[in-house]
Amino acid sequence: MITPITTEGYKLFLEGQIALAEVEHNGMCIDTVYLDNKIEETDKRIRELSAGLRKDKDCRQVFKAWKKKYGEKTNLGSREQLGSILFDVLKIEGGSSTGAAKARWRTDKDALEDMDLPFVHKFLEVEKLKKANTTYLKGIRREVDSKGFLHPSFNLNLVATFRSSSSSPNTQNWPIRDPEMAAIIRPCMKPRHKDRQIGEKDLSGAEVRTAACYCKDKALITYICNKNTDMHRDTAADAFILKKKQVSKNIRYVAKNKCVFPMFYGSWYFDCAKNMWISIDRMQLTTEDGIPLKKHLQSKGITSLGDLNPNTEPVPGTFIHHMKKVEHTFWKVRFKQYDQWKWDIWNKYCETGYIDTLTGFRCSAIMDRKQATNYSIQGSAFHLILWSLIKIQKQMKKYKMRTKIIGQIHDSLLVDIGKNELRDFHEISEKVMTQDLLKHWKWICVPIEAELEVAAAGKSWHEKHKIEF
DNA sequence: CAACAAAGCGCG
DNA sequence: AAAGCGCGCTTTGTTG
Repeated sequence: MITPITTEGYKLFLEGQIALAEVEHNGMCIDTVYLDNKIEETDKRIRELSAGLRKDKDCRQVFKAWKKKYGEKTNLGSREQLGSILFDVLKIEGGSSTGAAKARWRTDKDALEDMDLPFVHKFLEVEKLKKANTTYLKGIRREVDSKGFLHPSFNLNLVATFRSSSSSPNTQNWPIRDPEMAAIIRPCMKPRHKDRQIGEKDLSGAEVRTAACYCKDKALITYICNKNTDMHRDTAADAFILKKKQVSKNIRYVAKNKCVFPMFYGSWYFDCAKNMWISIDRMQLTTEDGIPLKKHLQSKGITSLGDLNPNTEPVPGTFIHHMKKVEHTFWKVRFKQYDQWKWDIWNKYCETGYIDTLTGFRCSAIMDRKQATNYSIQGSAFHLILWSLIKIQKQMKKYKMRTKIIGQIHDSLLVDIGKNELRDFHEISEKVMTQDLLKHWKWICVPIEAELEVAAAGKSWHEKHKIEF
């Protein structure tokens, strides 16, 4: 149960609800011709690739085994069947089981993609296209109204942390990380006129900055304020025993996404170590001076990942053992105030049974430790963008602008920018997000920065790129 | 047949 | 002692 406890909280959600209703009403313009063509094209590709699973030379052996076991019931879309074929019939090593009561083999992408079996890679490609086709292309097409517009619901009073969500369709999870997927889906969203532009304005590092406002950790604040510092680079240097200069772009990326953020959200050295170790091979990481990362680690005495049983004590010379020390440095030395804040808020929750947010809400649900330390940060970070949305929308109305806010994605706003209004939108949104926000909420103790991406006039969301003024 | 759980995958 | 937070949507497989 989460509810506003201050006038400010009530007001934010009252006005937010009205502002989002207008966003829904504005709607997103969809290129249905593109969509229909792409659906047909993707249907065809899926048919061809699926046929390949049955007929290609390098797939025959697996398909034969499948047919033998399941006969008429053969379904190449069934992951339960796939798991049984791979790990029961073909006896491939390294399978792991799901945790449910009725356990089966894990067959997610992570468990499959390192396997040296053409069938598996083609299977994953088919599944990816199916996802693109059913959830996105067809799912979006189904919701387009008679005028070619999408009006997703932006739900405010639904999410446990008082974030928003989007449904019918969900427009907050359109593919972007995988370039192939992004190129299939995102071109369908266009501005509503050839002279207008799609834009996306986002708050940089919204959750990390919000976390800093809660815990007031000196090191974290310095990392945010001082452009010469970089916590992902420094953590990468610790984790892989490198000099800062040796941290390459990809090594930093792995430290950020497999170590720093997971640890902030409550992960631990064991899982971080495993995921980082996998990434070294998958991304073929090399140091900035060109040494393969595994080789570098060997020269520092780390020769293997270590025992995969989390209950055994890590052995010196393993990466897991090393990461245990890195985790200790991370929480007890580098971010010790953040760590202390996590314990403080958890203890307070245990005493009182609730968590209050800086934005005026109280959460009195049953939470575990990770939830208690994450909810207020996630919710408040969203409230930064919600407050900005309300203000920007009001100002654009005041100036009788034709730019419309058409969507909202946790820390960003999606806009359909009117002809010759790009600069005005930039100036209004920039002032609201980086100045007015700080005047409204005195607890914001770090600078807030925002970024604008736009596509050229008439071009789709897929064409967006960063723009500076 | 509908309703449900589990697994999986997309995003911040 | 526990072991990454929050969502929505789709399919498969089970249950009654």
